[in-house]
Amino acid sequence: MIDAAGLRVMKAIADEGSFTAAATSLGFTQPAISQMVRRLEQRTGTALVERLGRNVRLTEAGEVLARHAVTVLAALDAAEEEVAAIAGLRSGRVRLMAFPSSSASLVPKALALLKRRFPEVSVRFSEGEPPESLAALRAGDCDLAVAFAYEGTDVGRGEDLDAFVIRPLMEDEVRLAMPPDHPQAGQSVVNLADVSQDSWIAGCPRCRGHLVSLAQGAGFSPNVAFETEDYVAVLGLVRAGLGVALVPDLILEAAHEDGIVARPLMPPSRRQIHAVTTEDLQRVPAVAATLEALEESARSRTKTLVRR
Amino acid sequence: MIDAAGLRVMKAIADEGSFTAAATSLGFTQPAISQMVRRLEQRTGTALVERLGRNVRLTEAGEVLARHAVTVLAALDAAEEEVAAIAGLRSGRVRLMAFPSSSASLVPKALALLKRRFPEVSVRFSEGEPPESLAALRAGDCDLAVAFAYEGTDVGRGEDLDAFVIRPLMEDEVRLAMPPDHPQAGQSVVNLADVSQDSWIAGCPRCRGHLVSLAQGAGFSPNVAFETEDYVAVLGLVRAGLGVALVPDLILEAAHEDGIVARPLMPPSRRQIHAVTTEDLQRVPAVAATLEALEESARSRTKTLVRR
DNA sequence: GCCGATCATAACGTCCGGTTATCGCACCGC
DNA sequence: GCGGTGCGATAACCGGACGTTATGATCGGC
Repeated sequence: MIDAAGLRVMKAIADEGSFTAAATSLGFTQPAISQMVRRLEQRTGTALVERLGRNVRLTEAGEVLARHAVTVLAALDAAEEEVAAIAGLRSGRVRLMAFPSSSASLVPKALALLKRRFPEVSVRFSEGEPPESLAALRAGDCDLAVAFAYEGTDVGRGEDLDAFVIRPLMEDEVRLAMPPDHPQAGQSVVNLADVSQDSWIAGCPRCRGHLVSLAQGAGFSPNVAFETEDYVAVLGLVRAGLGVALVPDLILEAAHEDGIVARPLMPPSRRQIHAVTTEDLQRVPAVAATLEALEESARSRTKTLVRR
Repeated sequence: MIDAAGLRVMKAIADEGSFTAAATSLGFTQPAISQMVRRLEQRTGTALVERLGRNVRLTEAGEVLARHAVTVLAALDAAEEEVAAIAGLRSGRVRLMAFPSSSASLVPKALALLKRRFPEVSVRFSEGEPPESLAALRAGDCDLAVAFAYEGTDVGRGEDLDAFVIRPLMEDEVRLAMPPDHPQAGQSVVNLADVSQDSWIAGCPRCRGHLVSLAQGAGFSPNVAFETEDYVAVLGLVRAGLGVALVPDLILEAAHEDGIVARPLMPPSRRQIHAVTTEDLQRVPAVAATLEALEESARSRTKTLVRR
């Protein structure tokens, strides 16, 4: 029945003292004010202004509206400013979920970039392997996921991925990690068949799956001596000479490489790293900005890789 | 940019959990909500809802709007309720100004009526002779004036009375007041010429003007021995035998009449009592109600008069 | 695998709320 | 007094916001 525009008009009249002045102060023409007041008067059923000669003055009811206008307009402005801050990246929040090995360098670099550009945007970051992160995305508990897929597979297996927006970030080459005294340590590239008899250290379940699948391609079934989700432990075990392992470049870059030799495979194997979100969340500025920061972080890292 | 309707929609979505439910809760159809949200999203420049399968959930910005909606809508409701109370006579104020002799019975009776009907309406009452009350009305310091005019004259002399709304309330007959032992006390009506030699007690300036004018019509110039604004004093002086006076019925009714004889004049003289307000103020419910109460009070008093 | 529920979209109508143009009128200065 | 100036009211008009109905696309459950 009564709306913010009406209140704004009443307040302008109260402040300016005349319809004409109120009109110019609001950027309207005078008849607009005249009509607005008339509408308000017939809606409320009482006179709101008193025409005294050529001036107008508010009646009691008019004063009431003008008084409340301050409250309402302030609240409206506050709301508007708050969403404008979110839209303008002067505020806002993004919930990011990334798989563990990405948190070593890709994600921190991206978050540093984001923080530098938009210091007020707050990030809630948690780790999670692709299945969990996609589930969180679907459940609305997460805005943006960093996930990976080994070449030839999809990010979410079994998930209907067309509900998501998937942006490729970078490729991560998988290498064979071994102790320096390993027979293959001297080669520049390693053929998997040449290490078919070694003991293996396996990483996360999906990584183990990948290892098995690659080995199968090379005609053997790997002898997995140790299994751990923790890649620092994987490297430690390799360093201690307990076996060899397939380790993505991303991990090697972040960890100590002393006592480890890592060589590309022949044929090469890579995993694709993606940022995943939804159509809607992509339109949330903080999410878009984070996505962009991730892409930049990925690009800059690619250069580093090339330099290596 | 952002208005109450938008906030209402966001709040409904937050409360109901779906567009459809929000629509029915607001009495709209579902597409109306869809479009409203879309408009809001493109105005604010950020996603406000997240479509998850068949349900929707608010984004951070959406939550912000829904949260502020409570404040804004409450303030709007409060404003609306407050003017509705004024319009519905559950609140409000009327500033009444009446000439002194009306405050004896006409006005009190009207105010009692008003109070009985609309106990919450507050009345600010002050006394003032017509010139002042009309000036107050014009200055916006008063909403309703009770004024009088002797027959053949206007309420405001020199005032542009078409700026006002003038409603006749009642006629007030002017009588000659004299002590019981006065030679004319035995007559049922008195001819002014018969008291041309008496000493006169005059009331307010306008009343004195009326006396002079009436006497002039009867061919004499009155010998005014005393002059006072206070009609109680006038009657006292008459009672004490210091002269005769022209006294309106309204006064006689309110004062002690002991020791006084009051007789109609021949030809009769009356003053007209009016309620005066402005076009705008007439549309203020409290003013209209007071006006009506005055009219009823006047009507009931006329009956009393007739009975006398 | 179909069905029901939900949101999106298209096409459309209406009315709100602005505009321009003009009038009426109060005040003011000659 | 009498015209000019400024303000509010009114009329006519117009566009867009914001509803509607009808229909399509999808998700999720039985």
